[in-house]
Amino acid sequence: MPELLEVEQARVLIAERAVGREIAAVDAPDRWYLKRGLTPRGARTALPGHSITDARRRGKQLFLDTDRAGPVLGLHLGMSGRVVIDDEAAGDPLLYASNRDVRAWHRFTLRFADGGRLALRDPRRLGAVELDPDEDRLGVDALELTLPQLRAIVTRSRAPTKAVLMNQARIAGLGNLLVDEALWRAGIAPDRTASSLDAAEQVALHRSVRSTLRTLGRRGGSHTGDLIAARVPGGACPRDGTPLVRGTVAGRTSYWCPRHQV
DNA sequence: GATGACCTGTGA
DNA sequence: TCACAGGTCATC
Repeated sequence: MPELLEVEQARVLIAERAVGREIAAVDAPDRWYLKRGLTPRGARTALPGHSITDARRRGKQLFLDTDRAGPVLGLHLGMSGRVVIDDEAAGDPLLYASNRDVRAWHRFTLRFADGGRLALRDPRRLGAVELDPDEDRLGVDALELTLPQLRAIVTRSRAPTKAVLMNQARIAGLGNLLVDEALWRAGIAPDRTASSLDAAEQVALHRSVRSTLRTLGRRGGSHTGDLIAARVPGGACPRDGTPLVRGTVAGRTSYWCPRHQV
């Protein structure tokens, strides 16, 4: 699923509905889903008895703080993950992923002392759960990205601009759809070498990242961009009607306008 | 850095 | 049956 906007929706849901509740038990039926040495037994040992005190996010990574010196619970939604609290999901509908609620897709569940629960539902199992994640492996959150930061990042990379924007160690939170939308808004082709952007293009890109996050956030998610409807083979640029180009950049399917994105 | 691997569901 | 999917990681 989920790029920054959907993860933020999940964070808000957790903040509103799970913070302050005490964890009574943990269901971790999928050992493969637990990362960095975490085991089902380890999760059952570390979490029950603690209450959730805060829900934080950096890029696409969620951090749930717990009280009384409990661990930080790291949740990642992968490609198809959703946070479900008391059977209510955040961030729907999800494109390219099933929105059905199948109990077998609940890869990790916190059962609260009050009888409710928080589950991570993930058909494709590409998400992850870990304890005390390293928060510094991620770069600046895309919502906080300043122009000087963006300038420094693009200047020293000869990778395609799209690859730089998607590199979570540099800028955290942007995924395939948001990046295509931001590049389209900025008039920059995804395969442009990042270091080749001039000062005006750097400004345009910074603005477009901000406007993309703000606008699509208001509309309800990464799938609400102007480019999304045209994101099909044979689609036309919503701005000038030019047939879009479809290609692979930075290993991901990309769409862009060959006329106004240069 | 580009590529393939990871895993599973959906729709043509 | 095949191609494809809003992510990340190891490997060449």
